[in-house]
Amino acid sequence: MNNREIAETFETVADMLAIRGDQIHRIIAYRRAAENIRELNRDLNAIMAEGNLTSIPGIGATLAEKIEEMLTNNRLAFYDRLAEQIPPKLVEMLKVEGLGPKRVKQIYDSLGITDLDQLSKAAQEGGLRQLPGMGAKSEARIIAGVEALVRHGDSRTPLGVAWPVANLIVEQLRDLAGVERVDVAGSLRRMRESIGDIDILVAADDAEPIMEFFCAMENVETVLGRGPTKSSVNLINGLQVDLRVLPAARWGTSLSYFTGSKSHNVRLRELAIKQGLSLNEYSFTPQDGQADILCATEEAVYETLGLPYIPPPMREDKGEIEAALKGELPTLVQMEDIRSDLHMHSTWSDGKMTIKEMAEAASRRGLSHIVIADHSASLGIANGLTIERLRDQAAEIRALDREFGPNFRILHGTEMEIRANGELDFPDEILAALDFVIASLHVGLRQPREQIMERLLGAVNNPHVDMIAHPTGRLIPDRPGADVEMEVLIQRAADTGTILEVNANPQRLDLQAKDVRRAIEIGAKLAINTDAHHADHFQFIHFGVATAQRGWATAEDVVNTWSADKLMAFVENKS
DNA sequence: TAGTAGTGACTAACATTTGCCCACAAATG
Repeated sequence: MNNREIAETFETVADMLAIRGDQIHRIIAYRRAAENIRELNRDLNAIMAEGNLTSIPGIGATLAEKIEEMLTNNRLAFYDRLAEQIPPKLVEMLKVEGLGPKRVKQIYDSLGITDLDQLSKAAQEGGLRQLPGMGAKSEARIIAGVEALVRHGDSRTPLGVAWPVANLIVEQLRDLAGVERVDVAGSLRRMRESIGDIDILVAADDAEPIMEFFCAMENVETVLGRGPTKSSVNLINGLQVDLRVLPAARWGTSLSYFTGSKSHNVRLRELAIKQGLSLNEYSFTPQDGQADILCATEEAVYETLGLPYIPPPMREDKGEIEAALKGELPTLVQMEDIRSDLHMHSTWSDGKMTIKEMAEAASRRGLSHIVIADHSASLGIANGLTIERLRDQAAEIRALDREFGPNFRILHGTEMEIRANGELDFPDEILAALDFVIASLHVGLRQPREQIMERLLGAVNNPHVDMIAHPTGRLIPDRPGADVEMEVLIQRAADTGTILEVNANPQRLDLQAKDVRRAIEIGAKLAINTDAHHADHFQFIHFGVATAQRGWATAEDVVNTWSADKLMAFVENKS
């Protein structure tokens, strides 16, 4: 079994334990283990070989033994035993909106129902209302819940899809009378690569008309709930949107609460308790009966806890609280720090605009230099450049560069194919003439790990290759990406001075945040690029910056914050 | 179950809203 399968097994075990009614801490332990394994940059086999499994956070002797069992036997006896009591299919039922572990257990124990089909049928026949606490309305909810699950699945929505939907709603709410502030919260504000639902927070004294408008928006399919401060709806496209309305004087505590993450919130509330305060979305409440402390800003919330402000992309309880307590929070790279885009295409290959049009658009956005990096010959589908066309392109770029003057530089690069057999598309003497050489994988992504790594490391080890673009080649949510041994790639990139890209296209976000963080720890340099095929794509940059921020990147870590001269000096140094 | 303290025992995840049935489960971050 691989890392992903082992994490999934632990996750299922946690769900099964929850249905069985086990102690909450045991369940949490399995969930934590699953999450930490998902975040791992290394293969569990390698860690086991070093005898270091318990060095993974949340893995103690017991779980280490279970991981070892799965790695060697491809199965887990504990899981099999548990499955005799709690059929693993029951876990599917937890995904039905309105069903939790207690109800699932009750339905299984009393009716013997083990899957969604039986559940839906029993609900339709009125067989669930005999259970205590269940009635006709619960049955209807369950029928709708199963239907929604079958129709839309339980998949999360890519950031790039949710972002415009959320902003459209925000714009509409902003125009309503009595609305003082509107903001996106939740995982969307933290800029996770995929989101479960859209959370929107409104500051207003009178919530009622806002709820009224929200639940009646034209793209609302069903209203899941509507109360005085909180409403939830499902949109026609299957996305769930939650709205909370609170007074502006409580904006800081409510935005902090609604932004999360859940585990970050729990940590904040624990810190509050240690200081004799109870923290909720409305205020801090001193336990000794003194007056509530209201926070109009998030800064005030963190200040009350004795912490510096923690930016939303970091709020995942991945060490940011500890760093804040020690005063060691990094200063994250910001949009304003970005001076260049080192990966874009033109009509020379599969881009939709000419080099000049791309350059003009980039210049208008305030960039100081760009790299034109069209595809190379073997990517025929993208009209990749032969050596001859590359030379012709060089002439055009040099002329345009002169035309734009000293304040905006157009550098000549390539996005060179790393072929399936590991060969590079251009020989060294051609690469030597280019300003910036990008190498990337587009074909043979399903090769075994050894082959993928041989190809990637071959490129990294070439002294002319300056950057690896979208290192895994994943596409969210369709394609998982190549089986890259990230630890090895990052280490070699750091050793050779090869830049790793954080591709800002929301379908890619590759490197992903956890790999960004590891790259920074190891000391590899990063570039945030849009991979634009049209000037409209330049706006993707903020997704890339957010991903870098989620990986704790500072301006120092990101070469796009450098001048063209500093960048050129850096790549010339590679050997 | 992990982590810690210390070799067997203890502690550890907060605080709320809503729906639906009549006290609680589920869902939200």
